[in-house]
Amino acid sequence: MTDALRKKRITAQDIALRAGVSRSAVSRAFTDGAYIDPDKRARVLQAAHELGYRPNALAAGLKGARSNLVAIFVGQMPNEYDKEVVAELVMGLNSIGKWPIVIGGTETAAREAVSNVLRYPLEAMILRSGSLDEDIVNACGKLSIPVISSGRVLRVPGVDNICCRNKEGMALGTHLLLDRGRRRFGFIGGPQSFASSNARRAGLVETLHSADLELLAEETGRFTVQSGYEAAHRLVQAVQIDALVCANDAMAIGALSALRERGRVVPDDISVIGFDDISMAAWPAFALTTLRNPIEELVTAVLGLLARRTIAPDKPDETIYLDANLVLRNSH
Amino acid sequence: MTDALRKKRITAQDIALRAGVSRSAVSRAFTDGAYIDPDKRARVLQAAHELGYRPNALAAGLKGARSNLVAIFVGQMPNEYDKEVVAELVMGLNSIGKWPIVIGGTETAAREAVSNVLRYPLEAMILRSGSLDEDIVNACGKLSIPVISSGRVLRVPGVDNICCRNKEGMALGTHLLLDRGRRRFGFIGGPQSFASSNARRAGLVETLHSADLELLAEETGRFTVQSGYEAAHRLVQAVQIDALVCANDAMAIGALSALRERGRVVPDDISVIGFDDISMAAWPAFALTTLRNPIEELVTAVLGLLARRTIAPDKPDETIYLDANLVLRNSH
DNA sequence: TTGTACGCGTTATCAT
DNA sequence: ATGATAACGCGTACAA
Repeated sequence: MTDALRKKRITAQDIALRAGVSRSAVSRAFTDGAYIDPDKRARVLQAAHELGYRPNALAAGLKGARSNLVAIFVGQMPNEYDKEVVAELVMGLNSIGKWPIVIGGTETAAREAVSNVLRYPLEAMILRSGSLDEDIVNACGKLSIPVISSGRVLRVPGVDNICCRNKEGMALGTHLLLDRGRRRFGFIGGPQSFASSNARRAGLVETLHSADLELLAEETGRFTVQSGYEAAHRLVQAVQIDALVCANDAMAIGALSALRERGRVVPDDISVIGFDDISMAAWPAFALTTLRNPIEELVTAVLGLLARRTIAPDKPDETIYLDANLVLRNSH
Repeated sequence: MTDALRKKRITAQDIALRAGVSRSAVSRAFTDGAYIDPDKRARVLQAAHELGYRPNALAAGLKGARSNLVAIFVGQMPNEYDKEVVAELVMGLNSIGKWPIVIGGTETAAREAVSNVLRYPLEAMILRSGSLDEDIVNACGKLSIPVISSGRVLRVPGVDNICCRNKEGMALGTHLLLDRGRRRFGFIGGPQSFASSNARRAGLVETLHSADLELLAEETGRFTVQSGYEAAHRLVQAVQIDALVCANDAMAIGALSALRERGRVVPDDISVIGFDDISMAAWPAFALTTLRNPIEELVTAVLGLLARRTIAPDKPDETIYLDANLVLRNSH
């Protein structure tokens, strides 16, 4: 009924008719390196152009060709860094002719979404998420869909990983503050369940220990600006510190506002550093010194893994580690 | 060769074998309301679960079912607002079982990407962009793919539009500043080619005229924080103003920093308003008074248009206008 | 170089 | 309620 109304898509058959050739010829006209008379190919392409025809990728995919479909699972895209990562991933995948299907949303909604998107013969599932990872990996495993996890290392056979050297990065930042003469450190972390936050904290604490120092105070936020703002207020109220290390930039940005409200001058009275180097960290209002969680390298790594996994579906898992570099601005 | 290595996906045939039923029965087990013995359905679903089978959406799509694939074209996702819109669109589409294929990138890359993605039988193309719109609309028209343009009204037959009442919104903001006693207005706009910037400027200028006032100075930015920062520096240097109206929040945020550097106190000395209400506008560092360019309503409208267009592919075009509401914070 | 014929995995139709 | 069979649109092996 509705299908009767919907205009049917132009098919190769229509073009064949129009151009006065066989249907195979139409297919060949669209296949690079196929044996076909150049004139005939031109006629076909002309007809195709007039009717607005393009080969139906679904039908082609059925036969066994690449589907070129890749899913990106991002949970709720809660923080700015994830949004930036997704944007770059999308553009990177586009540039190599892959089509990213983006999936986000709340836990329950996303669970069903993932289950349903697996009806498509995906070439890969790119994970940028948290709690649902296990279920997704299992389901993808059964369907032989390669999984690439970014930002969190999943020790599952067949899963490739890309991860930032969080601990080493934060150690770098801590050394910077120590060199500058800071001795009284506070930390604002993310939820305990996030491995990245724990690793960053470890980088801080271990570096402090090696300098015979202890962390004087810490608070937990939710990786958001608001939570960093609140945590910083609580933290500064409790203890006198001269260095505030945050598990990500968003919380550091919130902390900057809290410190300002309390009359603490950054960087004269107190140093603040974050992690990620989101675009807002460079805004004039913040000029946040931070550790760059390199998005371009992340995307390059994902594309590389995708390519290698495509060539050799049964290749051993890889885990790629990315260096976090110090970005010096005006908050340290 | 590589195809030989790739494990084949489980098919309905495999499940039929395993469950000892016909292939048709497998299909029916996955079709709501199909005539099938409940026990048999249970057996089939059990077998499917064990083998990790799900119906292949490509094959189903071939037969004429909905593809559930929707493309979102976003250009380069340059500003924060667009990123937020895309994130919400993605989640909205997910929630109704649609799969958004996101396309971004530079002009030339995107042109080819769009052309290629049209090989898929898309249910709709959602535009969030600028310059390529015409080409895309033409190509989609030939393929009978509905186009929904958001943020920019395309007067093309068959294209549905959703647009914010930019002029009226900015008039609202201008009235607020007039009521507060501001009389010396400056404006930072976006590139001339953006209709939204022009409409917002018109809302400002016309409201000023109705109060027998003129715009004292204006500068052009690129909708970015940095460009707003620079524009504000230039503008404030040139003319003494007590109200700075910006075509979007990002530029307003940049302007806030410039004003601070010049010792102008917001909102005591000078008022600043933006447009969009991006999430950063609410950050404690800015507390920007602005006009909300309503994303939730935008998404709802897109989903509604999509649904109506699906039911009636030949329905008349619609153009939906969304109100921009004033969000009062501390910069006015 | 060309056309014919087959298969991809599914759903819809048709008898049964 | 069920199973066989015919599409769906494409790429390609094969025969010409």
